[in-house]
Amino acid sequence: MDKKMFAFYKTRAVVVKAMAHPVRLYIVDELSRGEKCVCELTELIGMDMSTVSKHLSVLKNAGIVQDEKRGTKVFYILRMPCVMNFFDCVDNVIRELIQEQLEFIK
Amino acid sequence: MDKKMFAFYKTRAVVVKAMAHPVRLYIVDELSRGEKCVCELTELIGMDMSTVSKHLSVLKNAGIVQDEKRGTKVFYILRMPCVMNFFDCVDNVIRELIQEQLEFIK
DNA sequence: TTCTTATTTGGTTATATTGCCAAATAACCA
DNA sequence: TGGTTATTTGGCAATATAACCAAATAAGAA
Repeated sequence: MDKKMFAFYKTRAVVVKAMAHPVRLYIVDELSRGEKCVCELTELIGMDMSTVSKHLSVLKNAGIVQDEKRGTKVFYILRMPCVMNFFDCVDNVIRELIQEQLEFIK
Repeated sequence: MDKKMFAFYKTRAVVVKAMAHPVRLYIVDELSRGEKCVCELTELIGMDMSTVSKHLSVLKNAGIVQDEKRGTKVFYILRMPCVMNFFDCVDNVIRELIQEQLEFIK
């Protein structure tokens, strides 16, 4: 794998990594149902607002969400709804894993 | 977000995290073109075999690939080809990001 | 301007990840 | 059996991530 190729996969990894956290996956899921401000998400998640804000900036830097300031509030919007299709695949992976573990116990 | 919900997103995160690394993304891409043994992947990647082996075990534990021992070699097979569809989406995210950065420079 | 609300940023600590080396394991061959 | 090849495992050091708190910033209201 040469430098250029590694750089290419590294760029892809930035986007994938941005979603590789339970809180950020929850945020993406929540935003797929419509925009939400940081305060609403903080309430839903039940963590420090600074923590939620940092998770949002990871998603924003990866191009997955965008923000929009209105008054004192900042609303976040899912910019790339195509990521949602991926979750069906992820859930299939999980189902197969559980199936396999069941076979193993038998 | 209650305990159960967090556990659900944590499970999803295990699968996403398994792909959140340039080398593992490369492996998935490579395996989508057919099975390969650890030795072949090590040659292609140009890293220590133990490193490649560990990356493969992350993908295996997440249910994304499976392994098959034949003689002294271990072949890895992409078990969940649906993850490939996701890359089209990731590449779209990247394209939009670059577009945005271009606008910003202008 | 001062107060309040919403959000981000900086700093710190705890934990997780990554990559290498060396050693252990496993299967085949002579 | 002993040797060779392929792979995995354990351990270590370097780096990255995540969560909290406190402080800074930004916009609107009094």
